[in-house]
Amino acid sequence: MVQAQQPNLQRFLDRLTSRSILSEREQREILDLPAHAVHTRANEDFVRLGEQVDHASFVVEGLVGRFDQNANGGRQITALHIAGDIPDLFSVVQPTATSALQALSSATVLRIPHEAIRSIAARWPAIAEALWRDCMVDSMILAQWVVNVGRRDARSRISHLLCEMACRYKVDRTSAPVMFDLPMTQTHLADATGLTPVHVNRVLRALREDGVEIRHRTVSISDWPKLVEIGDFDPGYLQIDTRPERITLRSAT
Amino acid sequence: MVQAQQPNLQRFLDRLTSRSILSEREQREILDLPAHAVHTRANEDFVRLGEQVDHASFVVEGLVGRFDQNANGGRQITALHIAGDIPDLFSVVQPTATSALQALSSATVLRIPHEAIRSIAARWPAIAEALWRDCMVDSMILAQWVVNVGRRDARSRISHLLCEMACRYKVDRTSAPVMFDLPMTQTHLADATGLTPVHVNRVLRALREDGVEIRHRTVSISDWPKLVEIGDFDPGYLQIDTRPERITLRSAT
DNA sequence: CGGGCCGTTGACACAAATCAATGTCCGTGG
DNA sequence: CCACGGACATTGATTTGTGTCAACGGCCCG
Repeated sequence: MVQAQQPNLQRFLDRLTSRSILSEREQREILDLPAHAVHTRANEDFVRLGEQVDHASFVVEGLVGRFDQNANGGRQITALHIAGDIPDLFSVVQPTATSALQALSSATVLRIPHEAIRSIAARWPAIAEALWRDCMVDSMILAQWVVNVGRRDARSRISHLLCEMACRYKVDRTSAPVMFDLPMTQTHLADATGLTPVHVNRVLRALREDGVEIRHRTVSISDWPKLVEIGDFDPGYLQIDTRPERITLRSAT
Repeated sequence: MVQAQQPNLQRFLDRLTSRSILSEREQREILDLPAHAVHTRANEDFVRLGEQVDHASFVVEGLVGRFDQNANGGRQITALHIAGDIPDLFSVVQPTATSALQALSSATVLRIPHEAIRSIAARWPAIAEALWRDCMVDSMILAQWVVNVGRRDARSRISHLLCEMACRYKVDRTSAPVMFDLPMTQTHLADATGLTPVHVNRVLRALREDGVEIRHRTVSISDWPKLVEIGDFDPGYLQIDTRPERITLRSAT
């Protein structure tokens, strides 16, 4: 009966229900959220550092990065968000942006007012729980990035990142070659791994020996287990094959 | 009238109210949480990797680290938690531990059953909000750690860490020298910054020229602004001087 | 007294940064 | 239609920051 005002909110709901259990009624509340789509070009902040934000952004399409800088202007991407992710969901509870958000390729983003999210989160504990949980998964990825940048050499770092993205894109990894689009330049890869673009280039050259090709923003991996090995990759932290959970017992339907 | 069953839960409440606004009634719910204190020795996991946890840990005293590893056994500390922190609050919503928790020095930890936390979080939206917010502050720190490890050299990394800890300990920074206890070995510092213990040692030697001394687990900084400069430190992300917030309008007292 | 843990130091190796130039592709405007 | 500029990729030569290996010293505690 009640339909999504925006066709895309279904994907927002899908994201939440992939890890959390929501009742019909709760699902409808999500689908009824107001939202409006925004297009954003590559390399243009759509959330600026220090800004006070009043809406959360849901990535409908494209790749979004969370950008930080050091004093010398060295850029560091602290998170990548693919279609289906909610890069700044945390802003619902912590509205001052401490990082900028920027699309790496052109992207479409759905803006959902904090007001509306807060309102249903307050009324439906299970929704609050689902949102909180979603934030925590991003946080676990963040922790693994610290490990990646802190304790792996360039080859492993890049491999690890490629593995992570393949998994997050839910690419089929049973048949070779594993292929997927990754709209990142070598400079982006450098910003994400804490390396120099030049060095990324050299590492990618070396990785070709191991059956990893990146051409025209398409990654192709001929030997997945090998890359997993090189990247020291264990997908557990992504919480992808985890059964959805619900903690809030008092479900209201 | 209602008193805390454990004297220490007051500090747990203080932590939450430092960033969130809770009504009297909500505060009482927090103070009434069941909890029991646990002592933990240094270098001994009190939460193990992969473990299914059924309680959250609140640090009453001591320094706790969140430890991760790469395949070669290289250790990386992905978070440090001081007295007043809740290292694995996220486990309420995501109970499988993806990192180990370990005290760096001996520590006292309060264990609070998930059950109890979930129950009040479901009944009091503002409590859920406060818990969620607390998690997000940790997450912002994590993001800055990625920047630290990814885009700063050894000298800056260590300086940045020292600045961060000074702020989190709320050490007085108006008078020189800035001094505080930091129960970390040089190996711990290395694990936190993605460096080698040997190199940490050299950097610390060099930092002495800049008026930074660490002796007997006590840090002494004779020129705070200088260290801030070296460490490229901007405390904004710590959300320390932020006014407490409440989003949930429907306060029930 | 002896054994660990921790800090310290030196010589050397090596991964990655830096500097600089060239190549390729592609869209745009003359 | 071609010339040009810009973004991105590629490569080589060289430097530099950090890791590695190894040894030694201080200190505490059993």
